[in-house]
Amino acid sequence: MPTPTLLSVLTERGLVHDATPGLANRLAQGPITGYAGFDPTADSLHVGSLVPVMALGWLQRLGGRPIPLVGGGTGMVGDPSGKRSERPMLSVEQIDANVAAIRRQLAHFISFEGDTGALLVNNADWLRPLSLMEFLRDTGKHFTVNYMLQKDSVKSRMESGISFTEFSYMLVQAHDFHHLYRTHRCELQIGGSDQWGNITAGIELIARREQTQVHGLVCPLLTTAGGGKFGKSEDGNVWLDPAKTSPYQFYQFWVTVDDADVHRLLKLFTFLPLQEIERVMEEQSADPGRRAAQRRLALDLTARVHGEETARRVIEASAILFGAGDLRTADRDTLAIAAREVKVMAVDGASFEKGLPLVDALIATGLAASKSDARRGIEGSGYSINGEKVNAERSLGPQDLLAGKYVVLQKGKRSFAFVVVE
RNA sequence: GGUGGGGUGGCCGAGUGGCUAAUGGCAGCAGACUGUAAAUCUGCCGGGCACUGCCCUACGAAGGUUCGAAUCCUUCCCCCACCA
Repeated sequence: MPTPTLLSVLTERGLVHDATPGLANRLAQGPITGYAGFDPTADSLHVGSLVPVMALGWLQRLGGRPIPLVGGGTGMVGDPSGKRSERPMLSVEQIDANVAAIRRQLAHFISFEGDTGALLVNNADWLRPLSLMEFLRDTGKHFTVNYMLQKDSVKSRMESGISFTEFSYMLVQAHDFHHLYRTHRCELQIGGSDQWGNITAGIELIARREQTQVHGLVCPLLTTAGGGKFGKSEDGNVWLDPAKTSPYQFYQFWVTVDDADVHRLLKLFTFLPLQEIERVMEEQSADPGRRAAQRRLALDLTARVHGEETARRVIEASAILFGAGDLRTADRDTLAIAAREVKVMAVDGASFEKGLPLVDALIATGLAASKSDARRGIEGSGYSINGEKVNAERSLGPQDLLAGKYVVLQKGKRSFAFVVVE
């Protein structure tokens, strides 16, 4: 049995949507250096951008060198593949700060140490000084417009119109690949399946300029079993940055994934051996209600991104909030643990005595967007106080306190917030 | 450049003078069922408030006609189809 190659591992994991034919042979020769691009317009990765990160992670685990590339240069251009929203132009300082933040997050998935340590590059470093004439001569010359028009990303826009800038995007990306080939002997580009056209353009460029065959691999675009977008929660993207998505919310995102998705997600987003995943799935099908698979997935990712300690904390808080026990009988310490992980509104004892309108508390804790929203929610019996449904508007007072200090507010089944009297 | 068609709420898509904050579907939120699942059924779903009601904003943009306009007129912008 030959050692597993990157391609076979990624295929088993469901991380391969397509790959260039020569890749398998090349991988049989030994480990490879590969890159994948990330958007530096935010100071954090989100779970949607994790797919190529996982692919780079496997590449490194199998002996290769990963190169995460942030698109500080291309970010200003706008890729016509997929969405066509204009990208904001960021300052150099902003991009640098974002790159540093993203690097810290990547470090949880790939190592920056050692012989095959990851190398973080920013294409702004070589794209910004690049002159137009140089670009046209070295890159533009190798492509015919006919070739470019064949690409789906362009073809699909021929009717509705495409700017020259976006039309040129694939050449810029090809230029990146070539640059990384020259400077780091990078022979593989990994991306989302919408990147196929751009990746093959780069392969084409390198073939012409270097007479060398390099390779491409694209991952599937993630959707939920229901066909929805993956990685979005109620409040938008699920970020890795704890300031944007709290570790508790992050954990909850994974623990609530559909049964239909969880097997696929375990393979996609953990480095657990397949054997182990199968074992978890057996447990899951034996008693789906216990959500063993979701818990495993959530634990693995939360611990990886936020650390073991934090993971333990949010699991404990989740157990308190969603456990079988009645919150009303919980002791002060237990409530304090849960209160640390969810949105809290602090009030002083004196003003609480006078009564705190529920509606105001819901707004302050983010459980409602406005008074109207809060009232609509109350009418639809969407809120609970200390686990008991609220049927009409009212004020909170000392009689609502648990352990003399807390009021647990709840929207629906899974959104919690606390009022803490100090 | 010519002719014809079109731009409606997060998306799709009805509506051609008042009963229209605008049918319907999707997405979203909530309720029932359950397992913090799926499916199903039910309610909400432009926004705000002093909420049996009131006030803003809205049908590409700006003006106009009218007691009253998403609906009619004028100009402008954008898209699509066919022709050149």
